[in-house]
Amino acid sequence: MSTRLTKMAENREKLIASARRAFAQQGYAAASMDSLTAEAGLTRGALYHNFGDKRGLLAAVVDQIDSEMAAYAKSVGARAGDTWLGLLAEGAAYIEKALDPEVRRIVLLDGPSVLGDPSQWPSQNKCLQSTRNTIEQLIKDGTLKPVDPEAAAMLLNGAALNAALWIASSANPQAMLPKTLEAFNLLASGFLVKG
Amino acid sequence: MSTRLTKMAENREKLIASARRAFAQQGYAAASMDSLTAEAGLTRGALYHNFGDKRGLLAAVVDQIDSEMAAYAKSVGARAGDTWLGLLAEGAAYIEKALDPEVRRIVLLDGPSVLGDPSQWPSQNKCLQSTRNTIEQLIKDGTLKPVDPEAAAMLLNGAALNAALWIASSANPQAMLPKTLEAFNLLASGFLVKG
DNA sequence: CCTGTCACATACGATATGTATGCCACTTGA
DNA sequence: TCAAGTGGCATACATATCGTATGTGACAGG
Repeated sequence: MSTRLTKMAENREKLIASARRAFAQQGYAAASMDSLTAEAGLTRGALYHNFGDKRGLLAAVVDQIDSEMAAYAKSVGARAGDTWLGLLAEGAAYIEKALDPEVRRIVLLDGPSVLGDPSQWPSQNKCLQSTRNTIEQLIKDGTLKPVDPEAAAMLLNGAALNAALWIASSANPQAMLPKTLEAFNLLASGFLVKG
Repeated sequence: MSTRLTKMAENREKLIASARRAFAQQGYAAASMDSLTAEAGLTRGALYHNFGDKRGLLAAVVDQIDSEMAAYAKSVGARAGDTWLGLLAEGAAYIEKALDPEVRRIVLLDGPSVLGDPSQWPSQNKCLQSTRNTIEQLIKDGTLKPVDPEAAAMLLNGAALNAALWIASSANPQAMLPKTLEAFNLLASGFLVKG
């Protein structure tokens, strides 16, 4: 086994893990790269060599978190037999996952500011494509009205992520979650052929 | 007339205007306060005296832009005789206004990162309250299903603002706008008692 | 006319990012 | 096995920005 490459991969993982903690707790701007790397037992030299700059590091962290969210949402959606219910379940899963402070801070707040519009990220784009495919299938089924699949997927995803931000900063998140999910399902049902 | 206070107000406006340009063109993080204030014919001394810190300046800028958006949306909504159509028109107005690069960069991207969840901002809160009132009225009318008004208002606003980001970064914004508006209206109609 | 206050300017210190350079371990080829 | 070279990472430096602490000049009030 090539010791060289595996050690590099390990260091990359260490840096990403350390950055994930730091970005979540202090925010992207306030997180110091010296502290980051020191906590990982490395220096900024390793960081710049692996990720180019601070933005690159954030991109790697966002990609990791986003992939985890997408995988979870997909698994939840697949568990619901019905395709339409699966779409709703995916939305609900996204909302619940985004209630994690780490996700909110890194993916929803700092991510767009530093990396630009989320719909252009590779990870989110993958998720949007998946939702889009589901919607296209439901339109062919005759379940949904002939709406633009891309726009519909984007609206659902955007509403879900935004909802998580709102719930988390509300006075009583536990109470708001079910109400919000109900409203979200109602909203999505606007695409249905028959209410 | 008190020359003292009016001059201070003028300087505040000059700084906000200068910051608005700088934040829009370079982003919040990259915008230098020295350049900002120099362009306004002042120094950072004035800035810190008036706004406390860089965040305070951004808050003032965001509040100004947000107020302009809310006023425009409200006027558009009022012009539509029907309350329900007014709600849709307000949403459309928000989407269109958010297509302005200045709004996107400052309010949608940097704002949340620096100031936190938008639904907690005084300006956005005002807008949410307005939408919430409209929705409550429509529920009493029997036009809308008995959904939680706060959650519904938040979902509509979030979807609209997110849609603007998406449209702007799409390959052909002019073509995406009508499709998105159609999908948005369909989505909102999920709250209607009868489709 | 004199004095005090206040809005703003100036000077300073701390800290963070990005780059350029150097070093050492590991890989590679004979 | 050994020697040369590559490259991953550490170190040192230059630059720039924020926030604070202090100074100053003009306007307001008596």
